[in-house]
Amino acid sequence: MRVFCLRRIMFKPVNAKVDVPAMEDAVLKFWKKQEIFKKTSTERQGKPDYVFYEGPPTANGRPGVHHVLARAFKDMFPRYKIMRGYNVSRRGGWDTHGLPVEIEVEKQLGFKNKQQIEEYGIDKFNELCKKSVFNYIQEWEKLTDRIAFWVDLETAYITYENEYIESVWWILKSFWEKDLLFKGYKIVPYCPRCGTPLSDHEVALGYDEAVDPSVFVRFPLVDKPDTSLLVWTTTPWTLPANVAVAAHPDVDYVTVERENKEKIILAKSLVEKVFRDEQVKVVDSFKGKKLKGMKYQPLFTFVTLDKPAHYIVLGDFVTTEDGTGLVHQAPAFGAEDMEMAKQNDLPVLLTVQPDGTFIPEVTQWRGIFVKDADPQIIQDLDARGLLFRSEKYTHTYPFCWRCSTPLLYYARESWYIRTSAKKDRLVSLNKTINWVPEHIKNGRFGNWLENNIDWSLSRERYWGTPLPVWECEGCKQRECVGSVKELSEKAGKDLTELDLHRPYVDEVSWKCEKCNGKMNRVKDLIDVWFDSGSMPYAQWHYPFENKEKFEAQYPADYICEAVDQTRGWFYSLHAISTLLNDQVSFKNVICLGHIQDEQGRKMSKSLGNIVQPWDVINLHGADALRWYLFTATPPGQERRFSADLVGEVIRSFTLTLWNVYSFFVTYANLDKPQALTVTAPTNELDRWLLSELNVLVRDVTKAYEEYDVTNATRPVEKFVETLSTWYVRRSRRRFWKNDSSADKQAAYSTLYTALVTVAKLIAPAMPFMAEELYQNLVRSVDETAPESVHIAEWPQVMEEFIDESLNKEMQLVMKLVSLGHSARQKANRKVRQPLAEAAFSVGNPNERNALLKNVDVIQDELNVKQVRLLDAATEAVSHTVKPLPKQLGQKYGNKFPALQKAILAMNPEDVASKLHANTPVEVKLDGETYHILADEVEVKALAKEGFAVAEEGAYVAALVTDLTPELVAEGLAREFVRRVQDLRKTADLDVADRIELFVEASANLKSAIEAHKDYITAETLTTKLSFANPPSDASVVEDDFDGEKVKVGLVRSA
RNA sequence: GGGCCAUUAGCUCAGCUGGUUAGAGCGCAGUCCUGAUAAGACUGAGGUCUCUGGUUCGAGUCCAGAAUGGCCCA
Repeated sequence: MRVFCLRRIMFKPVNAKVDVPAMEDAVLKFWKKQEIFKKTSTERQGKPDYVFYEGPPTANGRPGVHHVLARAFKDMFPRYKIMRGYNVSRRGGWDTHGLPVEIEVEKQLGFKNKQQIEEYGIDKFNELCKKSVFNYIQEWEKLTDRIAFWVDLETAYITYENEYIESVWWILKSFWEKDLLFKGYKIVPYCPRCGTPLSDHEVALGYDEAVDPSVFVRFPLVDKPDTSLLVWTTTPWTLPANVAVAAHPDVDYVTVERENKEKIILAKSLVEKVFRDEQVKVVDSFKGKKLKGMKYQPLFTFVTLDKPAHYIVLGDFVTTEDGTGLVHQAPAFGAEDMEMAKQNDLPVLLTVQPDGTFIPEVTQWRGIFVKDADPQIIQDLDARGLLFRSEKYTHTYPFCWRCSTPLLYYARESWYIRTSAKKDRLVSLNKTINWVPEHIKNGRFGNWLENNIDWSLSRERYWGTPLPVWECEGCKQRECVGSVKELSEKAGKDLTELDLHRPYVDEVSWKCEKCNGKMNRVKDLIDVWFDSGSMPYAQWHYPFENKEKFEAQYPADYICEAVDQTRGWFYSLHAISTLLNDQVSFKNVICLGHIQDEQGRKMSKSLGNIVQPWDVINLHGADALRWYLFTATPPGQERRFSADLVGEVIRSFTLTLWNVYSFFVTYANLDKPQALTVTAPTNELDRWLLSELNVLVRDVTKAYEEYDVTNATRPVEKFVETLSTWYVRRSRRRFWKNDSSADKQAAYSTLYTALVTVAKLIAPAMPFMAEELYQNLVRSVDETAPESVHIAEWPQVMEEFIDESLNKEMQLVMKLVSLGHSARQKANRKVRQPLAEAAFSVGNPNERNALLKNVDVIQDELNVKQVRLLDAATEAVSHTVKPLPKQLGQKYGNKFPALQKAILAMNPEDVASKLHANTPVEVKLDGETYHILADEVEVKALAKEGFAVAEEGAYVAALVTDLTPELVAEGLAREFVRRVQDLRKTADLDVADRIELFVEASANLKSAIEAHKDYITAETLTTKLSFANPPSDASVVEDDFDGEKVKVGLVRSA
């Protein structure tokens, strides 16, 4: 602890009332003027690095509360680590590419399809995209600044810059070289009229009710032509592309025989649903596994096969909700089907052309739109005896949001990253990451990795990083380009200045090495997630520049985003890092839940329930908002949010802390204590507070180390509460004493230490308040201290101050005092009236000792003359005993109920007296003897008649409420003091002013005042008390209480 | 349809490896205290711990199933 002795300590006066937003604005100005943010890194040059990655947002929309949430959590740990002495670089970043940006511009231009973009000009279109991504950047900067998210936006990386793109290309090239980048088929929702695939959100726009055929079809087995598989589908047009039938390995299937001896295979649980009233005989029963590989006769043979097909495959996705438990597989028209085809090496039959009509090879229905062909296909199957049943089926189906054409799920050529090849590494590296909350690791994220499928990389769009693959028109030879230099060499000209976006990059071509044909870039862009996942490399233009910087800043110690990033940024970072470096790219991650409105509904424009961050900040300030987000809900959970909930933070925490702070400053400025250093506290209360304080430092530090935000903040709240309601209240008189005793000095030092330590502990969470306290409490008395709390050193735990048993003791005292108050309340005895005694019963011998140690505190708090134990030794009280299930149950297991019964059957007085003396009690049960110990049974004393009693659990407080004339007189004296103090206040006297009193009082009161004159004059700083008429300039009050009358006049002493 | 999460007082949340009497704050009502005074203390009302089964001497806590809500994916 710092030692500094001062001749004269003087703090900036603190108003008990605080204007939080104004205070925060002043702190913001201070930070800016002194360039504190910059200093957090200059002050830590050469210290070990702590690495934070900023997940880049897009600035083409306004920032909302959910962004404040993420930014508050992002900010917290870098601040903490700086105080721990680390060097933390916090570079901002902006995500700038992608479909949402394009859609905004399309809206602006009134475009409805891609063709309009091409006609308008890709160059002009992309120029607009580039502009629009920073539409709201000022909003973002303003908010980021105001909530004190310290991130460097001046040097922020931007994903559309050439350097960034070049790094991304370099990554793609290295994947290319490792054969991790390839072209394959992807099933996409596709509009055959517009001739374009639709993005997920476009698909979501167009769901509607549709009536489709529902047909059950026979697939006769090759080896047993009298037996058929029964298959259900709502898309008969996909049947010509059928290559397999899928069954679930663990589902029960049966062969049933119909009256006409026909045999049919289907899932057991669906027999009744399919055959309805028809009686069928089950002739065989088996698991789906047994069907594996069984061959059936193809329904159609339009297309020649290049691989074996038409047999049963096994898949977990098969359900028995609808249909027959046997699922027709057409890989070209379903994502699951395509996945099965990959796993089983089945052929992919593309029987449909991009315009949605059948290919010429499907001779029977060539050129017909597939949906229109459905009835004809059904008819054909019926004619050939393959149709079991045909009905109509109503369900929701996606339509094109532009032209209402039913969408087809359709195989398109697409580029992939072969992540599935590194699945094991993705999984095992993930196990080394610290996820908060933990369940994400093996749950949402872990499962996603376990079921890893290749990363579909390409997008047929305009505004994004172009896929750097060139293809020969002639021989289809392909090359991947990994840098601008390489591109220049191939093209034979300097392309350093080339904008790496479309359309410019599309214009670069060269001659094929193999056939001399023209090499053109494939038209695809890449998934924007690949952009953001590349940021560890691309933000430094690695490996073209900044090699050392990259190495020092990889991997990240900490990242933080909302839970929707599991398959977004979290995945793209992890996948790229694993494939490229076989290493994690982040070690700790906090995964935040989403924000909901006060009713637990999600915030959306259509519901009109969006809370604007500025509304909250202007009202309550950024600290309260941040603190609310940290303390209210565990980070991973979705959280309800409203301005009112944030306001509660001000009332319950901010103001409490501020009160203690202003109390301290007010009295310290009056008293000018000599030193504020804590060495070896002797006062019990100081020892206790410092013990609790160091426990707090220990626990909060541990929580920060574990990225446990809740436990890094909530305990501080609890501590400040106790600091205020117990330490300050109990110590008030120590600060108020006139002398300057060592005890008073100790009180100042202790409270000062607590406040300064709390300021540091809350600095990462409540940066403004922390700074305000620190500047006044520390900087104003010690100019050599670090300039800002955010560069100050994190508090050290001083184990020697921690005394857990003292903490427990004090907790017990608080509990007993609270019970005592409760008893007073029941007996209707106000605290100002002294009572003769309070007696207590506690649970065990340790607590008995603790009580005896603290009688003076309890006496004072409860205003009683004597405190003691309720004890058979001193009076006739009775006892009850309660065998404790936790102790006895754990020790004796299923013997507990019998033991409990046996103990309760014994004479409680015998049991009590033995246990009070710490002697074990013998219990005989089933021929065995058990020795029951004092801490295994709760002994409770019951007060005799004439006490006012309050109890809770093992604890009993009993007050003697009879009043003697002496007690009554003392009570009256205290009532009198109260009147004088109120009068001092109404007369607007300073707390240290001396006064003269002129009193008229009724007889009883007068004699009480005379009897307690010393007490009264000392308490009220009275130099002269006379029973006389007050002078005309005196402040005067008249009052009646407890049947007495009084008139008091007060003047300030000369 | 699948995966993950949540469900405890009017509201926001605690409740450790199971221990019988489920806590806190806010809000509400009442009482009190006060040289922190637009603070503070105490008391009270308010709970079938979402439901149904199971394991156990004992379940808010563990297991299985269901319901509701949320997120992600199909």
